[in-house]
This record gives sequence, structure tokens and C-alpha cells, in this order.
Amino acid sequence: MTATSPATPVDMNLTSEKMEKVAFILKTTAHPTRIAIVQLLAATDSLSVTDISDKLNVEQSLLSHHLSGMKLKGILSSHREGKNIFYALKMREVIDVIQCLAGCTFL
Amino acid sequence: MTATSPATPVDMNLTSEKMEKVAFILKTTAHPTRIAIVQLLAATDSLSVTDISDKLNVEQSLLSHHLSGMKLKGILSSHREGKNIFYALKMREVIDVIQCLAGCTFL
DNA sequence: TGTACGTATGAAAACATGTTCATACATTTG
DNA sequence: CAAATGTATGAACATGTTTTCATACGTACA
Repeated sequence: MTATSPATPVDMNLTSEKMEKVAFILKTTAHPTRIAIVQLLAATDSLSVTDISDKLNVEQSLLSHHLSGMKLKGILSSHREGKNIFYALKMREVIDVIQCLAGCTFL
Repeated sequence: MTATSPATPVDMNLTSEKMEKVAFILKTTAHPTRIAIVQLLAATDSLSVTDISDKLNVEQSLLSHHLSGMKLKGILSSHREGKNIFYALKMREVIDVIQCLAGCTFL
């Protein structure tokens, strides 16, 4: 793979490595359930899996898969507290990304 | 039971319809080649398929698929000029989304 | 005309993601 | 300890996306 960086007049100057990473984050976030998770966790410090499952009305197992995927990719963090596991938003920048798009008039 | 002590009160209240749409846009953008396309078109008014293909070093057919997909989803627009077809960035908000993430220190 | 060029398109292959189900694991409580 | 509760995990399956390939289409120009 060649790293082509053509010099353009007005350059956003993203390396192709960064483009990969941006794409990675976008892909990780691009799902209605995951966006809902981000929304929930943007408003609270942290929530248990059951909390989220109740509020979002998503099956435990499916939710768990989403959560652990998001954690693996660095978007969420988690800690155990007794029987519960609490998830929190780690990469808070994704809030801005969602906000930005959500603000579009045509949506 | 929640450990709710909001450090940063953020209220996004997105309807689930909007979440679907946001997810849709994110998914449409979440690919290194497509991010590169957005970058290119953010800097110029419009470029022909050949232009983009050359600068990005992407196979004609594959690029065409990306471009028409992005057009279909409202991100790009296009017009013919002789033998060439020029694409332009229509939904400029995606620039901000990418910029926002690109600005993250940890990327 | 017809030939060359630029671009689109459709189908198949290759690959990735989302979902479900059954089951396992950890922790608390009786 | 056993039972109950909360969460994770892995395998199977269903879907979706990306890539490739061959081919078709539109336009210009000899």
C-alpha cells in the first residue's frame, strides 16, 4: 500500500494512517444501538449493563457484544462493582461527532 | 441501580429516527477511501473520476462504486462535462465530522 | 462511421458485521 | 455449599459491505 499524499491547495492534511483510524472510529460508532449507548453514557457517569439494557430495550447478550466491542476499540471503559459491570464513555469525542451530524438541518 | 453523578451534563435527546439517520451517514463515510475522497473534494470545487483515481490511486471501477454510492446517499453530487463526470462534495457537514475526529490527540 | 477514452454497472467472490442461542463465569446471598 | 443474579462468550447463522471482473454505455474526434 502506497501512502499517496498529493499536495492540494486547501489541504485537510490527514495522513492515510489517520484516515484509517478515523474510519475505524466511525465504523465502530455507526450503528443505531451504539449511538444510543453513546447518548446514554454522555448524560451519566456510568451505567450497568442492566441499566442500559432496560433503557434501550436491547437483549442482554446482544448488548454485551456491542459493549465489549466498543470497549475493545477504546470508546468505552468499564469496571466491576459487585455483581454489576459499569460502562462509561471513554472517548468523549464521539459525542461531538454525533452532535455535529445530528445538527444537520436535513436530517 | 445507577451510580449516577454526572460530571458533564450532556443532553443530546436524539430521536431513534435521527439515530438511524446519523448511523446511516456515519456508515456511509466510514471507509478510508471515502474519507480520502471527502478530503480531496473538500479542497477543490469538483474533480473528475480520473482525477480522483489518479490522486488516490484507486481502481476505476472500485472508485466508481464508491462515488455512486456516496452520491446515492446524498454526500456527493455530480455533473457531466464532455467525456468526464465531475463529482463535488454536497453534504459538507461530513468535513466537520472527520475534522472533529481527526483532531483527537490519541489518533 | 468506428475507434478511443472516460465512466457506469451487474454479478460473483471475498470478507466483515450483526444477531441468536445456549452455556459459562463471577459475585452475592441464603 | 447451593441458588440466584448479572454479565460474558463462542459457535452458528443471517446480512451486509468491499472488491474484482467483464462488459456496456456515452461522448468526442479522426
